[in-house]
Amino acid sequence: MIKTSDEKYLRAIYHLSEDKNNKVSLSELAYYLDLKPPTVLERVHVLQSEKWITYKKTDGIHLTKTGEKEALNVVRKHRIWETFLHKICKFSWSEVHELAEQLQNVNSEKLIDRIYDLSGTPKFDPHGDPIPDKSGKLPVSERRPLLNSVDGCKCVVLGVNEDSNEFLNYLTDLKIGLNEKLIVEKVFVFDGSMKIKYRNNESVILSPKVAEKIQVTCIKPNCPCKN
Amino acid sequence: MIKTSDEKYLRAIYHLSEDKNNKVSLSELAYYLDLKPPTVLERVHVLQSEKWITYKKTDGIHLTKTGEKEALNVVRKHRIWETFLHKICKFSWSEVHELAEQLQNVNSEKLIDRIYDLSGTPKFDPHGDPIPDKSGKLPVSERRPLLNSVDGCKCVVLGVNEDSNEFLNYLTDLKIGLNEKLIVEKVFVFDGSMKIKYRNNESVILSPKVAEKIQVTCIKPNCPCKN
DNA sequence: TACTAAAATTAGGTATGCCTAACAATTAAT
DNA sequence: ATTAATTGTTAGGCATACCTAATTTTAGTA
Repeated sequence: MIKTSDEKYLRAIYHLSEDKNNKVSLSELAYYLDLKPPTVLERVHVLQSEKWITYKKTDGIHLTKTGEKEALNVVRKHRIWETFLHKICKFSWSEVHELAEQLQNVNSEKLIDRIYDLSGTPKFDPHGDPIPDKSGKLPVSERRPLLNSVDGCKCVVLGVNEDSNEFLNYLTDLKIGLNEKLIVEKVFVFDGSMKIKYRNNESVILSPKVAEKIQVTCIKPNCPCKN
Repeated sequence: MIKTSDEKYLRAIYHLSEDKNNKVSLSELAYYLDLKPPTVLERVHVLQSEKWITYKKTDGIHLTKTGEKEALNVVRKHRIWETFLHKICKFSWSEVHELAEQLQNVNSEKLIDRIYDLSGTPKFDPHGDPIPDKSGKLPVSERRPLLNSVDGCKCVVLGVNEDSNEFLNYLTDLKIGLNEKLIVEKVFVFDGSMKIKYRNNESVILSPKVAEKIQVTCIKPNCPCKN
């Protein structure tokens, strides 16, 4: 059985190796976890001795098969809590993450199952990220960055690529949330910023930096947007 | 602000001083928390220095005003989680306690509020114990031990006086649960045991020891049962 | 290649939360 | 009132999860 205190390590390693396919360094991990390298090194040795990860200075940190499965299970718990908090408890998008962090430590598969059912057995969490099933399989979606839209595209927000409070609060202010329908009125070619229409004909101009981080999927079939 | 790790102490002290009105000894507390006296002594010193409790060898442990308020808040959190787990997540009566123990550590008043609303703003938890309001006030109920019933009394189960798994499982086996309606067919005077009719005319004989620990309230007005 | 910057490691330290064993004080029982 | 049992206290230790400072290793660059 895995220790609660190991779970955040596995989740962190999972996320880091997802992004930068595979090579996770000690200091990266330390930075991500907001801990100092010696602390992390110590734990990494333990995790290695427990066969959750492999680690060689030159090669970085990798999840083993077992480790990845365990990590996916933690990810599952985390995302189910996030979904529950957002959909059922009506927490805003930006409040959800920190709370889920705490709740994910609660140790009861049965509870997760119930919470999952209560939330309507979703395939994606409120950020639009896929929820692994119990065996660790991830559902696939058609998500792509809003940035890749063409003029006139009608799409729906599936999630975001960044978790910082600054970003999430910005979206909350604009009232761009999960499942929000957006119409791309115009893409300005010179810098890629775009005018978006949404809600009751409100509109806003989003910078390419923002548009890159909003994940959407087209509503109309055969929409010509790039993936 | 109180530390999570202190909360279980305050809740324990609250429960112990509730039962035995007031004098809580070190070893009692240690036993209750399943810790050794030196461990508890250490923490008691800290809690005292933080003004949550007073402690003198001769006088035992007492909650201060602030301590009691904090304890009631922990009790509130705990009972709200228990209610949620039972009513909404369909956990059995006996599973609820341990999980609530873990969940009560999650630090978000807002979450408690939401969970409370989801559970239907109950005044009593699934054991029938009162849920303090935010200011620490306890609702009152007419609960009394089943043992005090007279022949023919029709009553409803509000809760129990004991938390041991043995006891809770026993009740679960009998299918005597919260809100179960019971008819007291006959009280046997020689030892106080009683024949109970419930559900679809099932009946069972309960020992006085058990009947003492089941908390009920009469359904018919002006029922002559003792309180 | 030699040098420097970055990353990893080692050594040693702190706080927390628990423990056992030994001793002291209090309470209860003969 | 003395003894025995219970309760409380002290001292010292262990594991965990962090830290800083100093050193070594690796990797990138002039």
